[in-house]
Amino acid sequence: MENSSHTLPLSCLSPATIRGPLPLSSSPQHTSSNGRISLPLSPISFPPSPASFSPATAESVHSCSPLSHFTVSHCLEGQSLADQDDLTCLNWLHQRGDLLPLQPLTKMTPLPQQEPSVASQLLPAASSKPPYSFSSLIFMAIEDSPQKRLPVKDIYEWIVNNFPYYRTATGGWRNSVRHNLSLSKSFRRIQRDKSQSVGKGSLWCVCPEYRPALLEVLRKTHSYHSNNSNLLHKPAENPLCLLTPDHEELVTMESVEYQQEEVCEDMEKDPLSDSGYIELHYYESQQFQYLVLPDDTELDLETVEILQLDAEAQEAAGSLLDL
DNA sequence: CGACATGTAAACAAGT
DNA sequence: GACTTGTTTACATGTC
Repeated sequence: MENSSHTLPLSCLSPATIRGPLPLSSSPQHTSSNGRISLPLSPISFPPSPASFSPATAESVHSCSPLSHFTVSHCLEGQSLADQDDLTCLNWLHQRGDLLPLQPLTKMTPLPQQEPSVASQLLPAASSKPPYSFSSLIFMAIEDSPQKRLPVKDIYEWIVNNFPYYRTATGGWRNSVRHNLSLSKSFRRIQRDKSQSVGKGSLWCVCPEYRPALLEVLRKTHSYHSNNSNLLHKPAENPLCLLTPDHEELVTMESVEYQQEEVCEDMEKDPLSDSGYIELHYYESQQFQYLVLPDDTELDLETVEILQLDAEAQEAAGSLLDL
């Protein structure tokens, strides 16, 4: 088969953008002959499976609210490019699994589909308390909603669905969520549309002016736990780490023969290219995964850093796994 | 050491 | 009346 299944186009919208050199660290970096920049990126955490895709999710991405949104349209074996465009788009929560404590995964490991409840039963490790503050959890929940607003009940539900710890935690955390919503300036209460109102209570949204701060907290938490967690154990030592609460978003990546110029030939076909989206690609070469972005890429710092953190953490995990 | 952020518990009111 | 939602207060803990 062609290697399109390993050339995963990403789309990235970043109204708040930076120009110029990307803040790449010591990771191997390539600049191809066509002027595109590439940085190492492990595919471990994405793309998500079609099952995790919903039109509402795509809508949320295409009607992006301010700040960095990171969307992923993934190529799957046997799918046409047109299919890809209609496939999974996740916003910057692209890697919700990555917002969870990073879990090491063996490269190219097929991941079984399991109901979250089953996964949580199998995963005492995943049931440890998440490192994220309630503000971050609420932020993620709201950001992951199609309308960028949620009732308290749905915030609970999102947290429970994404963080198994809270499935079994006592009810006090709900109080904390409500306490946080009320107390934090980051969140704003919106009256429901009475005509369409189903259920009680208000909707909650993120105040745009506090989004950067919330994102920064999230990034720092993510960074800290990427670098300091005990997650870099071999799977053999910790088989449970093969699954994450969002493991269904993970895909198998087989090794491929890299053909350098093939990776970007479809860039112009990106239907989003005229709407502020930047198409990214990554490819696999030797032991590295490379994210390929156009030379004139406008990419906000948070997104780049998150990508880098993922790459570095997963690279480290991968190197340990190779031992 | 103090300020601040965060987590938790509790009380209470209002709405469903 | 039971439950949920939202607000507020109080206190403990950890970080800067």
